[in-house]
Amino acid sequence: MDLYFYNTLTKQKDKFEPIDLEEVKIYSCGPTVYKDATIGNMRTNIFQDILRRVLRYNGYKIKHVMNITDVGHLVSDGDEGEDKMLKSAREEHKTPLQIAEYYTELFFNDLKLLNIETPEIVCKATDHINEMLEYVKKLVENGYAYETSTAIYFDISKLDKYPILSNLDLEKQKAGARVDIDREKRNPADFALWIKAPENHLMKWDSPWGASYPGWHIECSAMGQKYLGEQFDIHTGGIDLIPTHHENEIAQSKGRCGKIPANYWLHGEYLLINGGKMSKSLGNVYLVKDIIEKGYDPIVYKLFSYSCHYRNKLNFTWEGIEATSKSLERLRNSYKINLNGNDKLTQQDKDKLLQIEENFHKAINDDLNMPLAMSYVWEVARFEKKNEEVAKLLAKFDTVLGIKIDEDNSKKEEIPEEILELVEQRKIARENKDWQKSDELRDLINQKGYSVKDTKNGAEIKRI
RNA sequence: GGCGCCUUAGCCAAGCGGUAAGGCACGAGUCUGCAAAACUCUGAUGAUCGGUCCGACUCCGAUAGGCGCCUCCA
Repeated sequence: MDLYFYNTLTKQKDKFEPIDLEEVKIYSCGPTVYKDATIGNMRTNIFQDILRRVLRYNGYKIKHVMNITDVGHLVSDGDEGEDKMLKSAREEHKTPLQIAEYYTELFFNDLKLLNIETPEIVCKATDHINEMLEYVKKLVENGYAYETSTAIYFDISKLDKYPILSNLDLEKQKAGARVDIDREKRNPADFALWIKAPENHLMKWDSPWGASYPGWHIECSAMGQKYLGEQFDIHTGGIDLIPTHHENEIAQSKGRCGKIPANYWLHGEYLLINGGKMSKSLGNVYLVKDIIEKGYDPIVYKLFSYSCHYRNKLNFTWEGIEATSKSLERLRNSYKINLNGNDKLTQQDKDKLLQIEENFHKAINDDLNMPLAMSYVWEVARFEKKNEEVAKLLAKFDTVLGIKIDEDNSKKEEIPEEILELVEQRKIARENKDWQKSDELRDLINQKGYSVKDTKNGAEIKRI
C-alpha cells in the first residue's frame, strides 16, 4: 500500500519512496539535555515513534539516528542573567557534562515510560567534535564560511536560495528584525558554525581557531552525514526547528556537498496547555512524572496524543487525560475479553475485520492519520463477536499504537494486607447473600482509599 | 511590520464537492443483590457574511475571534 507524508520541503503530501528499499534512513533532532523534558517534547517523540512503527508496519527496516545535544546550546549566547546550564551545574555541584548525563538518563526513562522505541543509533554531540570540526573546515575550504573575531560564520549569500523550508522573506524581515550589532557578519542571517570560546567558557576544544566550541546546527549535519550519508530519507523534528535549525542544516549540507540532506522533512506541531503555550511563568509546564503522580498510566498521554493529527496543535487538559484514561482501560478490557471470547466468526465477520484492517492501514499510511486510525481500532474493539482473532487484530494494531494493549488494567501495585482481608470478608458476606454487610465492607474499603468492583473473575481492587 | 495556521455536537477531534468517523461526558435500557464492567440506543448542518457550482462543512473572498513563527525552544 502506498505511503504518504506531508513534506515541509515540498509543502504537500508526497508519496514515500525510500532511497534504499531495504532500509529507511531517518534522522531526528533529539533533546538538549540541560533540563527536564516536558510532555510537549514528548509529543514530538511520540510522533517520531509512530513514524517508525508505521514504516515497520509497511515492511521497512529502519536505521534511525537521534542526537543528544550536550554542547552548543549549553551556554547562553549573550542573553542576560545566569545560564540555566551553569546554574544547575553550580546548584547541584556538578559539571556541565554530569548535568547532561543526568538529563539524558531522565529523557530515556520518559521514553521507556511512554513505550517509545529507542532509535538504532543515539549519538552525543560531544562525542563528535572531530566530525563537526572537519565539517566546518570543509565549509571554509568550499568558500561557504568566513572567520570573524568571534566565530566562524556560514555565508548564506553563497547559496542559490536560503530559506527554503519556510516562506520567510529575509528582505522584508530586516525592517522588524532586532538590531544585529555584529558588524563583522556579511549577512544578518549568517549563523555561527564554530565559536571562539571566551576565557570562562566551560566547554571548549582545540581548533585551528584556538579554544572554541561548535555552533548550534553543525552537530546534526555532521552526525547525520556520518551515520546516514550525504543524503537520507526522512528528517524529523518539532515545528519550531523549521525556520532556523533545519534551514541552517540544509544550508550547511548544500555548502559541503551541494545536496539537501533529506528527501522528506516531517515536523510535529506544538502541544498547548489549556489553549495556550506551555511556559514556566504560567506554571503550566508538565512532565511525564506529573501524569504519573496524578495516578495515570503514562501510556494514557500517548493515547491522548492520538486524538489529534501530529500536524495540528493538540490542547492538553486534565479533562482530556481523564477521558483518555477511560478509553485506554476499555481498549485493554476489550483485548482481554476477546482473548477469552468464544463467539464463532462467520466468513462475513472475517471479511468485515479484513476491511477494517485495510482501513486502518490506509489511515496510518495517509500521513500518519492517527485520529482516523483510532476510529478503526474502536470498530474492532467494539466488534460484536468476541473472539481470539479479534484480539489478535488489536494486537497487530498495537504494533503501531504501542499502548501495551495486552497489559492488565488492574494495577500490579501492592494491595495492603488489611485491604485484602476486608475484601475476603466481603466475599464471604456476598456468598452468604448478606448484602448489608457486603456494602458496609465496601464503604469501609473505599474509606481506606481503595475501590472494589465485582467481575466474573472475582473482585478487582484498585487504589482510588 | 512580514509569514502561516485554526474556528465542526457539552468537551476532545477526523474524513469528505453530493447532505458529517471516532473517543469522553450526559440520558435511556439490558445484565447484576446493589455498584462497577460489558453491551445496545440516543445528539451537530458545520464562527459570520458573500461568491463559484446542479450541489459546499469541504473551493474562492471578506469579517470576527483564537493561535503560532519571524529570537533559544519539541
